[in-house]
Amino acid sequence: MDHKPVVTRVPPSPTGHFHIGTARTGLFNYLFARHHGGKVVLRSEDTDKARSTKEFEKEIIDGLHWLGISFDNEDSIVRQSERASLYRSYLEQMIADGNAYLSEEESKNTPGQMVTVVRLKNPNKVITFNDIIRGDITFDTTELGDIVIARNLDDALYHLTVVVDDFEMGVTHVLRGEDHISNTPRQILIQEAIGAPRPIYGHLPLILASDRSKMSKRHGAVSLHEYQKAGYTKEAIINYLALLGWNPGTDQELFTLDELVSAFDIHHVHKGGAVFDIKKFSWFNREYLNKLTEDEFIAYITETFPEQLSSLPQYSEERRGRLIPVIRERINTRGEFHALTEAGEYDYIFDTPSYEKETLQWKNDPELTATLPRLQKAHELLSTADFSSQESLKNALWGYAEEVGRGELLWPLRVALSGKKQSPDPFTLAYILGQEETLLRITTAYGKIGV
RNA sequence: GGUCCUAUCGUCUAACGGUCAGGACGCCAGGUUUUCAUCCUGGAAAUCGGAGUUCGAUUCUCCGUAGGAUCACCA
Repeated sequence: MDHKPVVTRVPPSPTGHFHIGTARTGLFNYLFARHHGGKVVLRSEDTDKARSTKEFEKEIIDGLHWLGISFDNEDSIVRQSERASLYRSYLEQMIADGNAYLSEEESKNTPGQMVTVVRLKNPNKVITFNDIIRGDITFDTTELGDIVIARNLDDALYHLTVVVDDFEMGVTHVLRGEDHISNTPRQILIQEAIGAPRPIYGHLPLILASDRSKMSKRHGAVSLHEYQKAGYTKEAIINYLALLGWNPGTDQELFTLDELVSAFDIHHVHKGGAVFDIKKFSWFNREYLNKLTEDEFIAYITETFPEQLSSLPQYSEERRGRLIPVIRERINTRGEFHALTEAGEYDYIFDTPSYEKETLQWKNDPELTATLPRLQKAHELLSTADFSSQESLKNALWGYAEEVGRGELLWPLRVALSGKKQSPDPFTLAYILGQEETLLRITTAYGKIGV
C-alpha cells in the first residue's frame, strides 16, 4: 500500500567503463519503479573531476539506452558537477545549524598543504535502518568520526551530494549494491542534519566472479561493451542479469523487459551474492539468437564487425550464404562465429580439401577400394540430381544409401566433400558446394583411391 | 583486524515448519537416418557444523565455521 509514488534513481559515476554490475543495478531500479508505476531518474555522479570524463558518461548512458532502460528525466539528466551552488547552500545551512563545521587541516591529497574541509558534526548515535531486502541493519556511528563531506564549500563530496540529490529529486527508494551498506549510516546522519526524509533502502546482492569475490577487471570482461562486442544481445543481457539474484517465483526463465517489469517483485531478491556464469549467459544468448530469422541473423553477425564475414572468402557469395545457417547451429555468440571462421574451420567449403585417401575408408569396410563403386554411383546419381535443396539431394541418394548401407555411402561421401571426419552431413555439404564442385570432389576422391 | 552482510546440487535458484528437497545451465549416458552440431529421453549432483524450540526443521533461535563487503579530502 504505497501511497507515495515510487521514484528510484540510477546514479552511475563516469569514472570508468560501463560495468555490468552498474547495468544490473540500473535494471533493478528500472524494474522496481516501472512495476509500481513510478519513475526512474538518471544522475551522473561526476564530482570527482580528476577521474570523471564525458566519454565514460556517454558510454554509460548509451549503454543503458541500448539495453532499453529509459528514464523520466531524459532531457534533463542531472550532473552533480553542475550543482556546486546547490550543495554549497546546504553546506552553509548545515554550518549555520551547527551540524557541520569548517576544519583547517593538512591536505590528505597534497601533504604539506593546508586546506579547509567541511566535516559533519557526528552526533555519535546508534542507527538502525530497515532494508527491504535484508531487514533491520544496525550501526554504531561513533566509530565513523566527523566525516568529511566537502573539500571546501564549492567542492562537495559523494556522501553529501548523494543525500542532497536524492532529497531534491524526490527519490523514495534507494536500490543499490550491497557494497553500499556501510555507507548508509553516514548518509542517514547527513539526511538528519539537513532535515531530509529517509528513503527506503534495498541493498542488492553483488555479482561475483567464480572465486566468489566481487567481480572486477582482474576476473576478465566486466564492461557491458565487451559483452556487446562478443555478440551478447541486449535481450540476453537483460534476461540473464535480471535472474542473477532475483527469481520470478515460477519456473519461467525467458523474459522480455516488459515481462520482467510486470513480474518483478523486490521480495524475491536474494541476499547472497550470485556468481556470474558465462555458460548460462551464453545459453540465454543462444535462446535469443534462435528466434532470429536468417536475415536477422546475418545482420546480427555483421552488426559490429562487418569484416567478420571477410574471414570467410569473398569469392563465393553463394556458398557463404548457404554455410551461415550451418555455422549458426553451433554457436552461442557472434564471438564464437568469428573464432570458428578465423580458425579456418570451414575453409574446405571454399578451397579444395586435402586429406589422406585412407580417411575415405568406412570403418566396416575391409579395404579402401570397397568405397570406389559407391562413390561412382553417387556421382552418377548426383549428375542428374536436383541441387536446389538439401532435401532433394537426400531424396536422390537415400534409396541407394539404404541399399548399400548408410555409413558405407555417407562416410566416404562426406570425406570426399569435406576432407574431414567431422562435418555437416553430405547432403548439406553438396547443397552448399553446388553441383559442379560436388561432382568434381567426388571424382577427385576416386582418383585418389586410384586403381 | 574493527564493523556489517551472507550461507540449498559445480553454478543460477524453488520449496504456508510436514515435498521422493523441484526447475534451469553445465556435465554424463542412450536415442534421433553415417561423423560433429542440433534435437529428444534418462542419469549423477545440494540443505556448512553443533545445540535448542517443535510431534516434525532447508525453513525459527543461539553458538560456531566459512565466504564476502567495507573501513578515503573515490564513488
